[in-house]
Amino acid sequence: MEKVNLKRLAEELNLSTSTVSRALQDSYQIGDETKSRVLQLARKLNYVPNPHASSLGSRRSKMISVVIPEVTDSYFAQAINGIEAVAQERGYHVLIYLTHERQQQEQAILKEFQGGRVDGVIMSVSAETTSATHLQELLTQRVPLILFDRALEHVQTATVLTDDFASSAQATWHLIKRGCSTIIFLSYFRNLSIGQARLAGYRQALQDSGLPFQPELVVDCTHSDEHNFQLTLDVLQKHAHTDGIICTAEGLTLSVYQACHELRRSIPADIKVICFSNSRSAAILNPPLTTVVQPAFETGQAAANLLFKSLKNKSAVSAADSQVLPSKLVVRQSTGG
Amino acid sequence: MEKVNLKRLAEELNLSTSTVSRALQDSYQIGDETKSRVLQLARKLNYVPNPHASSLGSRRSKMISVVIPEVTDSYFAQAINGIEAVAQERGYHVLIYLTHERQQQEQAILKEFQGGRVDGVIMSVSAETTSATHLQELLTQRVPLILFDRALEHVQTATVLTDDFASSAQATWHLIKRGCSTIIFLSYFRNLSIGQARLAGYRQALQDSGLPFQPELVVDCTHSDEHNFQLTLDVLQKHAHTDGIICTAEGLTLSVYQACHELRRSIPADIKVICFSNSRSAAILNPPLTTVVQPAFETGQAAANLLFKSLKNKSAVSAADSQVLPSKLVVRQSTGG
DNA sequence: GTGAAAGCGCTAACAA
DNA sequence: TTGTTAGCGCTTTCAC
Repeated sequence: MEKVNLKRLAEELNLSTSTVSRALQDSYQIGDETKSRVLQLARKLNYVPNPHASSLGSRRSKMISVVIPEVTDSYFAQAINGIEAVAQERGYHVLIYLTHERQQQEQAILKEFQGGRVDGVIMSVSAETTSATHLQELLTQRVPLILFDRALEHVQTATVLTDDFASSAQATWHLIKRGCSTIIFLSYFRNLSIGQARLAGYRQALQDSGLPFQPELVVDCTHSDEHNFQLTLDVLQKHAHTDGIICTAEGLTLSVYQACHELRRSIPADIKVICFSNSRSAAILNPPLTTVVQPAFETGQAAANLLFKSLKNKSAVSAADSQVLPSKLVVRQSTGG
Repeated sequence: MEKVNLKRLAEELNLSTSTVSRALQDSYQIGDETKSRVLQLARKLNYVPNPHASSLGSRRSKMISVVIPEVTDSYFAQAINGIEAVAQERGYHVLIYLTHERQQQEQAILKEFQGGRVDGVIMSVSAETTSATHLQELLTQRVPLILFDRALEHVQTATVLTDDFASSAQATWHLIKRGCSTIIFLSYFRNLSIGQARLAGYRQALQDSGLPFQPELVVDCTHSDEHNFQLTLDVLQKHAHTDGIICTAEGLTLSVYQACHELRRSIPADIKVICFSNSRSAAILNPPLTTVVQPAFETGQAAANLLFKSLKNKSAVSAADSQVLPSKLVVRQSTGG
């Protein structure tokens, strides 16, 4: 069984390869009859085009990449779904890269994209990332880049974020209204603007309600569960009056619940807890967890749409196209119901 | 700034493109001095190879694909981590495709791989899949394929599974020993061997313990939460004596907990619940959930290793290389602690 | 140890 | 509407 490629199709049909190529792309230049002859034979011979040749020839890979810190996180998994839905519709393929929250990985990954591997990149920056030069370089090479959820300042491109400041303030207010006055803030990525925005929202709410801001209550967590658990234990022990916790990353939930449990601090009687989390199981935790739910799927969709818009127009993505989608607070018993 | 490619490097170094190409591949044929000159210039000019040209020329894409039903599931997310870890190490790139449990999608996706897009495929079959012809076709085209977790019978390739029969039997026994005698079995993919194995394990345990097998207690769930919730409610209401539930998919946990809650059936006092789940939050559910935890990361690793072994040897993957990794039962309070 | 040259399979001007 | 003809950038046999 000889391999079937464009040439083979062209020969069997007594057409040129370019005609066949165009017919398969449904080009307006080709007559209907020819098109259907081509399509028919292609189907009959089970022709599948070689994407590498196509990418090389056209300088468009029909692939986009998604660069994220991790995939075992409801938010990112849901965002992938949103991106994939759009990509699928447009006939694009999705390469996924995990940085595991490491800047170095991120740099290495982006570097590769300079070779034309993908037509565009959708990315959420690692918690560790401080420099933006690898992003800048990509943009210099005219590779469209959309940032979502975790952006980096001073990068001239579009972002799709959620209203971090407002939702963090809202979360804080929620605790305050429930009677909390000593609120621990578990921070996850303080170097990123998202981390700063959430912290700022927290501070603003404290200030607006006349509560003091106590820096010792802000804890920088890491990517290690073990470590975060310990950190949480420590801060809870040091501040016996703690009556509220805001946890800015889904992955910290387990540590927080376990730390409270270990210290026999009852949620919500002793301590009220609220987490930024997209996990569906929040509703059945013990106690059910009050969450700030981010629009993950929609953010993925929006990011992908922005990217495809740029690909279509062959124009650089503009920071002016950036979007902010609202998160929502879902109140459950961990804050008193 | 002119674009930098092999030719450009070759010109600047007064070498042929083939020499440069080999030098960059660290070929043994090239002298050390030449190599270092090439590498140095490549670095200086920030050379990034074009992967499409490379794939086309070498007929190896250095990409593998992972085809899974969904990504918002701890098991699959963790499996991706395992695969990615191995791929990364070997310098391979990972394309992710989601079937959303639809056979038709799965077929369309696999079809594309016949064009040489990827060097190999790692896949977990959709719940809906009944036919294996799309897999067979891929194998016919000599594209290595490894199946994990959810395999299809009669496909001549390697699989990496867990001991579904045994772990399901163990789970059932666990409930029986805790005093359950009317145990609902929430099935998720009865057409797949994994579903059959789990069901068989359940039946075996019932039989060994002298309990009757009641077909009405086996419920075929779907991919709709709403629907599954309703199904669970229904079966619980119809069988008021129910005192145990085995839930064979992580995604069903929420429905089960909510259904029990809605019907005021206390877990574990009235009903004991056990789920196949890799979710980390099992430990902090209300009540903490007894789980059958599958070796997700390890399965991903093993599948990837098998694939790379086959790629290295340019040999077809043999069903004889299949592996079975053990799951483990983690007992928590949902079954009485 | 290095080079010449022929592809890989498809796309896209430019012609006709 | 269709064909001709150059590539796209890299790999790889075969020669030297």
